[in-house]
Amino acid sequence: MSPRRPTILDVARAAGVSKSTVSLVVRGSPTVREETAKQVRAAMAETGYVYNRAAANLRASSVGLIGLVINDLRNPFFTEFATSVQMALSAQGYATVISNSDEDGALQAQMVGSMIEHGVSAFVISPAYGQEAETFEQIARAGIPCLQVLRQVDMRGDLFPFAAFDYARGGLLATQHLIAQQARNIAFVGGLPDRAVTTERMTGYLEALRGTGMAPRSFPGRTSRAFGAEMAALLSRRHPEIDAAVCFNDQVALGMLSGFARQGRTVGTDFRIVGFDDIEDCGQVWPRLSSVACDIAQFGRDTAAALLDWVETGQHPPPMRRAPVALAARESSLGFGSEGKSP
Amino acid sequence: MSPRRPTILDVARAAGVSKSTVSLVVRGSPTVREETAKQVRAAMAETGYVYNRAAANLRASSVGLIGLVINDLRNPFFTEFATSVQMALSAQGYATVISNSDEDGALQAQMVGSMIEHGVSAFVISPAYGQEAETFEQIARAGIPCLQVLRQVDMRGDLFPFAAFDYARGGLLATQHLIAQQARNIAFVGGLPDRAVTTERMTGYLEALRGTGMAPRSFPGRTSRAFGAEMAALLSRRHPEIDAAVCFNDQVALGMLSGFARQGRTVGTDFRIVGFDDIEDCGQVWPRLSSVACDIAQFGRDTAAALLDWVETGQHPPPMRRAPVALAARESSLGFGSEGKSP
DNA sequence: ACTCAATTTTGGAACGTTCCAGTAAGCAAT
DNA sequence: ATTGCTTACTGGAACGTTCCAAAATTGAGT
Repeated sequence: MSPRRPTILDVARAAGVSKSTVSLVVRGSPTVREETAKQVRAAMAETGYVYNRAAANLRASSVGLIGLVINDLRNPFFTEFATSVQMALSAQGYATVISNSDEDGALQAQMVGSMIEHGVSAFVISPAYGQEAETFEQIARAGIPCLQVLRQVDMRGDLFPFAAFDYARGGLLATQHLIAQQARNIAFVGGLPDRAVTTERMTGYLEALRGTGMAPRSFPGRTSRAFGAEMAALLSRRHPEIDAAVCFNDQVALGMLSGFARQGRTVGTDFRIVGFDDIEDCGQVWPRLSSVACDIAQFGRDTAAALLDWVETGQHPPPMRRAPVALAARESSLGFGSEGKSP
Repeated sequence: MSPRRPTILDVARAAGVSKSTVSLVVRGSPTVREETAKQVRAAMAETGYVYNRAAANLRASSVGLIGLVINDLRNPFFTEFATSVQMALSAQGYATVISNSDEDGALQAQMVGSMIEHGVSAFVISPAYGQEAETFEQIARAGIPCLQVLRQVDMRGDLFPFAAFDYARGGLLATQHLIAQQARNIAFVGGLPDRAVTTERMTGYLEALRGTGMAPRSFPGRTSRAFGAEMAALLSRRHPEIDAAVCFNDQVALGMLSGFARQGRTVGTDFRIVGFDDIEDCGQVWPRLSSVACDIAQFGRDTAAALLDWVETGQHPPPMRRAPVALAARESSLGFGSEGKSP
């Protein structure tokens, strides 16, 4: 099938120039005369040349490959993020190796190892819990730039910059909104206990409650739809006085929504719910789900830009500002009279 | 930061053997004596050696990198597939470069080009429509194995093997089930018109209808939730006689579900719906959505296995059998009296 | 001790680029 | 004509592996 792929040398011969010139043309150097470049490009087309990055890397040691490790790629929030990062990197000529660690720390460490071998120039990691030490040590040892996003794991010295949304403010906005909607007894539902992501969101929730005379009611646990559905059943049965919930994320909130639907309770009037992340589904279900909007696509683009800056300049980036969040209020908290978005 | 990464040569020196021996150890060759291997491994640990795949590739020309190009990575069905393939490949020591073409043929061609440069050993593509010619020609020209999955684009000679589920049978099962549930007027809703994926599903629908005296009613269009919601409104308003729908996919079906919920109509009694793909959400909404179950995780693993077989043996694989589908009947078609799965 | 085969190890030549220190060509000012 | 300066091109040496043919070692059978 293959009579040997043509190399830069074959192209050079066909174009009547040296291999170095071809190399310059390939990389779009401005120092080569346009006329020459044109000939070279013609020769490339004629010979059916394809650039061999492996060889280029070997010499130049920079692969144009970025590693993206995500703890749960099935969650639409992370999918959206991964997609956005991948597309932004792709636009800059970088390819993205994506891995789903599936919340398995050991798997994560293994994948990171494999990516290092492949010579990725940088990492973006939304880490799984467990095995953090090994994972991050490998990266640090190899001296590869790495951005930790969305989730932070406990580390003795924060080796790597961390970027995320302003989770505390999100919790605050959601809770204040429910208070404004006359909710008298607001629970916080879902999220893995004792994780920074959970406690931050809860901090905002507690802050909003302070001084209102309402007692906080936290029900941490998991982060899935199934958990949300279970909690809807549990709250109805055991805590009928609770009339609103700030959920850890949209998965939990959507789960609660269908849990209540199953019981015949109407969310938006009987019970008010606000989710977190504002994934696309929020606007597609009925009642539509209010949520703390995180512009994850923009966040992905920013992440990609910051990372490439680091890779290309070699400058460790400044600590990043928490990305802003906003409340998207919909029927699940407003009821069915009015519509719209509050600040 | 980097006082030069240690190479195979440094390891060889530290272990007191030749570089060739180290190379053999790295690749786990059985021809090297265990005692020697042990020394070499110790030396590797001591020097902090990391394998440089770029160099290995250059010489051996095989990168251990598989390209996965998906038309819509935000759709959970495809996410699940991508995840499954990636994890299966990862278990075999291959890394996966994932790209989302976002239904953009030009983007797809560009991404495929970039992956070829990166030296991927094979492709798995669920193609976007448009630019097929360029995309597949590039791959054919480079002589890279490629599996086309889930969707097929029109090609003069089917250059690449195609694997998918038995869509026609899925359409048949769904429609027969609705007939058994006493539906009298069944529509087929969603799917891009004139695409093989759509027409196959519709073929099964038409076949089930044949001889029942029911007239087929097709409403192709798009594949999104938003489209499903629109259609729920449209059907209620303009075609009140229709009392059931086979949907192109679960996205459309879930959209219809919330569209009807918004109108206050009860799906499962007033109107019966069956989706297609059986994504996780089907069991998480209320009423739970009946769907044609495609074991996408298994399909992903099979795809990975077939592809690796092709890559490693060099044997063009036999044409693949359509993967089986089954009906998962839930409240959206059964109503609320009974529960369970029919064959 | 000696032969022969099997096992284990080895040094040098690739692989296809980029980098670097040039050479050659062109042109303006002396 | 010579000099200097810029612009356009070039040939050889790297990069870190794997491949290969051959060398060294081992060990069993005489």
